[in-house]
Amino acid sequence: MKNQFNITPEKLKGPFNLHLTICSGQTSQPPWKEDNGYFQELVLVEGKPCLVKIRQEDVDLEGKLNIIYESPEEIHEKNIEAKVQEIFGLNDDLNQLYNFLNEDPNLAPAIDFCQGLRLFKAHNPFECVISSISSANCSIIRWTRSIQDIKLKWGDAYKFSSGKHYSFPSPNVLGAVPEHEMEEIQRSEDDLPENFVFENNLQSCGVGYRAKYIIQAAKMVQNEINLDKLVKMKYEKAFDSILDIPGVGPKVADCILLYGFGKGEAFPTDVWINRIISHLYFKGENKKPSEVRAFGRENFEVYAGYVQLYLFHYARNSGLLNKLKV
DNA sequence: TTCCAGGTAGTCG
DNA sequence: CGACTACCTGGA
Repeated sequence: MKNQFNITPEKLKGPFNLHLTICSGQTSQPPWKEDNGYFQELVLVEGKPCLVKIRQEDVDLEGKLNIIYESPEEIHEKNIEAKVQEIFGLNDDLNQLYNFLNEDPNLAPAIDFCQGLRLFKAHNPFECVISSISSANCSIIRWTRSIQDIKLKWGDAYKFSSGKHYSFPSPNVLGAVPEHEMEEIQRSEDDLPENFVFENNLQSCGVGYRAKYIIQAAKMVQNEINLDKLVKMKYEKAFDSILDIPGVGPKVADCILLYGFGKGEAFPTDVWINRIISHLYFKGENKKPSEVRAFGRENFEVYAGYVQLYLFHYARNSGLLNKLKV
């Protein structure tokens, strides 16, 4: 089946900038691939593979969204629309957010730099767990490449009119993958050609020492951690339980809760947010990440996730970030 | 070529 | 608990 629908701007509360939302480097998933004016990604809807292509007519935020979808199976269009709304934060009330930001002189300047920027939620919570672990102590460009690589090597391939697309592997598949080249060689048959290249192992995806965390995390999600239950848990309880996953500390946990489970009160505190908050609210006095996280949660409450997103984007584009480099 | 960024885990007091 | 360091890789 292949069809399309539109979402008009009147349906949204406040502005929306599709390009900005996808390309602002948020830590939930790699940006969707751009092709022919559309951003596209293979997404599961009703548990069925669905290629979703989305485009915003006119970049001035007034244009409607056009969504084309394609699937080998029958899917209710309503569910595809709901998925798109969820992924791009289209149900978030940005007018309300801007009212909140305007009350704080430190936050108000961010609005102009971030018009229409929304939280880019993960379409696959397990992928979000793994990409958040991969992102720790790592550049955006590197973990993004790693996630693409993992999909290519172990995801399921689906053919569409525009070509092949790969899903993110399930926890049981990823949990059974060789950690590094050594393990792959040990597991392989011994009648391989002399020059055989061993690259079906996690470390060959550029994840470095995080490979063992990723495999253990996959096994935990398969056996003892129920992601569906996490969504329904209160923020604090969910935070504590995912800290048990190897490779997940406070920052990664907050990324998972914010982007993977829609907990808007999470305040992921990386070095940049730490510096920005220290600069804006503590006269540059170097605060500890745990203090900054607590400060963000107390002061920004349900908007904490958005404040983090807006502050980082604002700092990067206003030149503040460069000033804060040591 | 070496140096460095970037969160977490592990160790030591 | 706090302070400190090793970890892997790619880019400067």
